[in-house]
Amino acid sequence: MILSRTSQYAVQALIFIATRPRGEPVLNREIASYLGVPPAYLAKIMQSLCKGDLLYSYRGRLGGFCLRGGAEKTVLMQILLMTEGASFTQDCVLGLKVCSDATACPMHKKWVPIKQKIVAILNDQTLEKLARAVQSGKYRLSDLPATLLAAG
Amino acid sequence: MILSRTSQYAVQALIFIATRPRGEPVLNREIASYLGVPPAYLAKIMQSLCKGDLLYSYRGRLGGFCLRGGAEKTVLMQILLMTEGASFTQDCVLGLKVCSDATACPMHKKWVPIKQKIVAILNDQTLEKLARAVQSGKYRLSDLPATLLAAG
DNA sequence: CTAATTTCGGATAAAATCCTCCGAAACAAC
DNA sequence: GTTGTTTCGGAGGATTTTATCCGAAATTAG
Repeated sequence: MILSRTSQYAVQALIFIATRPRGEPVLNREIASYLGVPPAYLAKIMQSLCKGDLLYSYRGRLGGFCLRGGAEKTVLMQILLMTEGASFTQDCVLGLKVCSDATACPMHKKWVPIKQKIVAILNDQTLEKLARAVQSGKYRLSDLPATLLAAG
Repeated sequence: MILSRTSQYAVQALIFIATRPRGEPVLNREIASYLGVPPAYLAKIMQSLCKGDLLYSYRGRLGGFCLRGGAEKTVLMQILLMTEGASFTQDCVLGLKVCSDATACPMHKKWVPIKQKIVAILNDQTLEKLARAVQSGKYRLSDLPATLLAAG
C-alpha cells in the first residue's frame, strides 16, 4: 500500500548508494542485483533521479551513479514528491477531488492527524540516517538471503 | 494514495446506501450518478460487495441494493480487506517481501506506529457513523455541486 | 584509433487497474 | 403471457504502471 513500486525501488536504490563510499560510482547493475529488482526498469528510475538532481551519473568504464553533493541530507519526502507526484499526502482518502477543512469527506477529520504523522516521519528520515541503519546490520534493504548476496 | 479507486468507490457507495432508509433498495444508477462515478464499473464493485456479504441485491423493478442486516456496524477495515486484499496494512513500506520486528527494513520501526494508527481508525469507523456524518450536512460524499445533485 | 563498458533515450511489451458493453436471468406491473 | 426494469456474468477495451530491448552517445583502456 501507499507507495508505488517505482517509489520503493527509488528509495531502496538511494539508500543503497548512500551506504557505499562517497564519490565512488555505483553501477546500476550492481544496485539492481543487490536489491533484486529488474535492472532495465531501475535504470529508468535512476535516470529520473538524476534529472531530479539527487544523483550524478557517469558513463563508460568507471561509470555509474553517485549521490550529488549534500544528497545524504535528502529526506524521503523529497524523493517521494518526485516519484509519486506533488499531490502525494494531499489527496483525499475517499478520492474526493476537493477535501479540505472547509468542505470535507466524512473521514477527513480522522485522517488529517495520520497524514501529518506520515509527513513528519517522511520529512525526518534522511538517506544518511537510513543508510547507517542498514550499515549497522540491524536493518535490511534486500529480500535475498545473505548467501546469494555474497555470490551476486 | 493508499486506496485504489475500486476501494474508494466501494466505501463511498456503502456510506451512501447507509444514509438511505433501511430496506429500501437503492439503484446502482442512482448511486453512481450521486457519487459521480462510472455506473458500469460501480456495478461490478457492487456485485463483489454482495459476494462479500455486505449487501443484498434485488433484480427487476423495485430492485437495487440494500445493506445486509447488521451491515451498518461494518467497519472500514472489513471493506478494505475485501477490496484491497488481505495483506492491506501488512505490507512493508519499502516493498520487502518479509519485514517484521525480527528482520526489518530501515523504515520499519518508524512505520509500525503509523500502521497501527491507521488500522485503529479503520476499525473504528462504521458505516453508520460515517453515514450520520454525511446526513448532518457537515461532510460530503460527492464532488458535484449541490445544484447538479438536485437536478441529477 | 579500436574495443569494451556504461548510461541515455526512445520504442515497445506485459501486466494490472480501471472501465464499458451486451445478452441473459430475475422480478414487478400490467 | 408481455413489457419494462434491474442485477448478473462474461467478454473485451482503455489507460496506467511495470518492465524489456536496442541503438546511440560518452567514457576509459589499450
